[in-house]
Amino acid sequence: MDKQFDPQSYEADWQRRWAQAGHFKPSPGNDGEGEPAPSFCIMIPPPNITGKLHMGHALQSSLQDLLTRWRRMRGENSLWLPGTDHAGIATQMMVERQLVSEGVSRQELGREKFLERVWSWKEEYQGNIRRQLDQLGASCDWSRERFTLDEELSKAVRHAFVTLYREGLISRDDYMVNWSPKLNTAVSDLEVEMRTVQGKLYHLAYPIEGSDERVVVATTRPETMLGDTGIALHPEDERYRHLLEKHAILPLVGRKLRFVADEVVDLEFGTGLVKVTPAHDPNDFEIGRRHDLPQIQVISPDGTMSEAAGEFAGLDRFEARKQIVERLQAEGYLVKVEEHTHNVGHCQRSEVPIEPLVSTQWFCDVSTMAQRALEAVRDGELKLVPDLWGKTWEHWLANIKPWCVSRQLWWGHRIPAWYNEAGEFFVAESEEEAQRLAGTSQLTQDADVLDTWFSSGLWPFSTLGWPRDSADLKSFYPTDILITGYDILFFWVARMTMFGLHFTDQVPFHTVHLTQLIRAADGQKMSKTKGNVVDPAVLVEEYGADALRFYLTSMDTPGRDINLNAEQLAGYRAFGNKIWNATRFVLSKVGEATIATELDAARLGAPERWILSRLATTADEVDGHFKSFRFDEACNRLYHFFWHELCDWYLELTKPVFSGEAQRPLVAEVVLSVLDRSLRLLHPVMPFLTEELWQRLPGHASIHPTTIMLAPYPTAEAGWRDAEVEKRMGVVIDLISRVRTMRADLGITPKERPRLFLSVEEESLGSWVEEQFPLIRFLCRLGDVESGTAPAGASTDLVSGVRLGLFVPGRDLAAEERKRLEAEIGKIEGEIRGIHGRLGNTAFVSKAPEHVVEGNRTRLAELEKRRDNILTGLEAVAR
RNA sequence: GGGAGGUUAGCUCAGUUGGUUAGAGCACCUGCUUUACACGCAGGGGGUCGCGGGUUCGAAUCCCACACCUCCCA
Repeated sequence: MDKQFDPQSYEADWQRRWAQAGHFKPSPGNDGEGEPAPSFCIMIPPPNITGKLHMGHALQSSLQDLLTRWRRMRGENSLWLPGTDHAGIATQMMVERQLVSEGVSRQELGREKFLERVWSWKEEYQGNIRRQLDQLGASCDWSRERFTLDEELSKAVRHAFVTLYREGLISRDDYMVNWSPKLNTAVSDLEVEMRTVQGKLYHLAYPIEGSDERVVVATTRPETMLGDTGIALHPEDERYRHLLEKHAILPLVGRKLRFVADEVVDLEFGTGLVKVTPAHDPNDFEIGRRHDLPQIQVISPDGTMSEAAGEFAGLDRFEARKQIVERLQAEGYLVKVEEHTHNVGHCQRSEVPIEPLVSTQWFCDVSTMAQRALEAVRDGELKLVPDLWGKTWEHWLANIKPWCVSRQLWWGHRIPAWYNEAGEFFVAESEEEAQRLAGTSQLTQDADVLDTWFSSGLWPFSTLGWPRDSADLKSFYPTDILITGYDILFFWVARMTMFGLHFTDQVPFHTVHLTQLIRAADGQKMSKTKGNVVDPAVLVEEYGADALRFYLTSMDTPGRDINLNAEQLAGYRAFGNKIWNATRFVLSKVGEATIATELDAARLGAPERWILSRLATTADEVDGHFKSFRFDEACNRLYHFFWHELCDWYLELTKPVFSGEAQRPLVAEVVLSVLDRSLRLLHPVMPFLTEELWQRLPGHASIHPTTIMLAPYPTAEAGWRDAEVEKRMGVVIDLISRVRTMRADLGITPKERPRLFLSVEEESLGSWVEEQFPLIRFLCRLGDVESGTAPAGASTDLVSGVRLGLFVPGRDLAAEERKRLEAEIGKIEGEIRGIHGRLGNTAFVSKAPEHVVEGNRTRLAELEKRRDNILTGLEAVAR
């Protein structure tokens, strides 16, 4: 074995071999004996087909793989189903951009040709996601890979749409939608991003018909005034009540405007009067509906002024604003202009300001489903982890509005509605069915497609064959756990939950683990425009997939975004190297020994019993952390166990045995067995390295014939936990540490071999410590360890009830250490005063729990003893 | 305007129901060719737990107010 590990030399190789051996596929469910294994299923949050995995995906994939591998090793029939999303707007934009560079528009190309282009684009990029997941070691079952536009999934989409339509939950309506003039499509509320904009508030004067009076209204969008059809006031506003009888005259246009009283008007804002443009503002739309005001659309879907804008027709909406303001000013209607900071909805994808427009769209009434989704979380049927997301969930679902599901795009699931020549429509799962319903074959399908999230909402069951009653659906649905970023809680998680409950009557998963965002090192959000995006593939090349996985997993703490930190990442690569070298050491020492499938702790020496006890404890704790989604804690535990318990202590404790300086039974078997189980414990986090090393352990085939992937996940073995041996080894460890500190403080070089004198008050412990003398001698690099009191000149201390004296002939160590010991006494006395204070306080003694008071007493006794011991030593020096 | 989260060592972060001396990794300092590993070993220094109140025998932890940062919703 090489002195340093090289992840690149084996990672890709293992991924290929595992896949070829079919280890990623769930088994049919049982091995012919007994009950079929319970099944476990995770659906991948499908990435955009033409996209690349980002750091967030790397984190989520690491966790999904961790859980899948863990459950698989526990013997469960585990499926992690991979796939991709057609991502309507994003993909269409990409292809359109490419067309632009060729000087063609999508309209020029035509729908059919354009879609061919998108499909070939898809074919080209198709493999990216898989390659990246492979690189990370993802154990997805690629034989079940799905794409949202697959025929089977498209059928599911049509079925869902038609079902909802027939239930009266989907309808075609004229309604105000968020329109993106850049993309030329409606977008949902969620796709609108509010941005704070430094704008202006224009105060406009509207004359009152048949009087000299003028009223002043304020607007941030003067260009919409051309479409005003009313003026609203608050019903209780005494200032304007008299106007309700009258009409205002719209400047520049001359239209008569009705005054209406409506409660939504804010008495405090501006003049308390609001111009009403029902065709261009969501609030005005509602006011207009309530008071039956006409809608006049003065801005076209492409963002230019419409014919209704008269002389301004054809101008861009922002140019029109300029000219209209100029005209208003020239004609004396502009009262004042104020600087005004306000929030403007922007199209998330194209970043242009949203234009609220009234248009004919398909809407889905989700109110009932939302209520069910809300209750599912309330009564724990669906668990959000961390649970702080419950409130956000509640708030959003309680205030949900109809979902606009149609998009004026070409790439996506075409809406399954067909129109006859009279313009009547027929919703059906196929054109044939529509023809039957319509009684004619002269039908045209709706030109629009569905919102991408409509198909994503069906993902947990459409991928398993729904609406067919498939075997996979029976085995794996509802799925177990969903792992995704909190940023798509509403876009996706809520919609899957709503659809899952509606169509399958079950939550699509019982737990959702929401991961935090991964940011750049300086805490900035990663974005292409900032150019600070880190590609996981680059990190894999530099640090190895296992180190990246371990790092990301250990950073998955609740409620905090992750700032990418390369130094920590390097630390986990070092951990990989540590594991590699520990294995190298073990393999070089164990001779003919093999992994023991069973070990009787009673027959073993203290260090062996100790490490087995620590291993059992670790297995137990890791299990607990995995179950509670504290993957960070699991990682910390594994890291600490392997490095600081196994390597720093146990492996060192085997050295005197391997070099013949000490004798204990079965050390080689134990060290191999501990390493075997450690690698298995680590496997879900570091699959490649653990497999690579485990394969080299003699006797591994007795655990599993082919792969660590399918070897049982270690659990705390009965009889290995041993509190007494942990306590006693703890004394030895404290002792060794203390002696090492003394050596360092006194500047005793590693070559020097001082003598150590130990005396233990407690008799049973005394003989036990005595048995460990060879170990103490070895690990402290001592000349000799003896029972008894050290000669004068020794540096002394008291550790865990053991009096120790370090002695070098000819040196007065006690004197040399005087200063440090005096400082030590100062510290000890400070603490003693603190405890005295507590114990002297009757309130503390009477109110604090017994074990806390007792703890203080024990601690006090220890400290006083230690202090007295040091004082005695100092006095000896003084004499 | 409403809501959520954050603020702990130089950096990145843990800290479970309030309880002895607040932890880890990295960085830093000292020593080390101790034959698995310098991606290492041994030892060490370093924190008024954002600020101010309160509850309590006892607060990083619970309550109130404030400050700053991030995000979500309107």
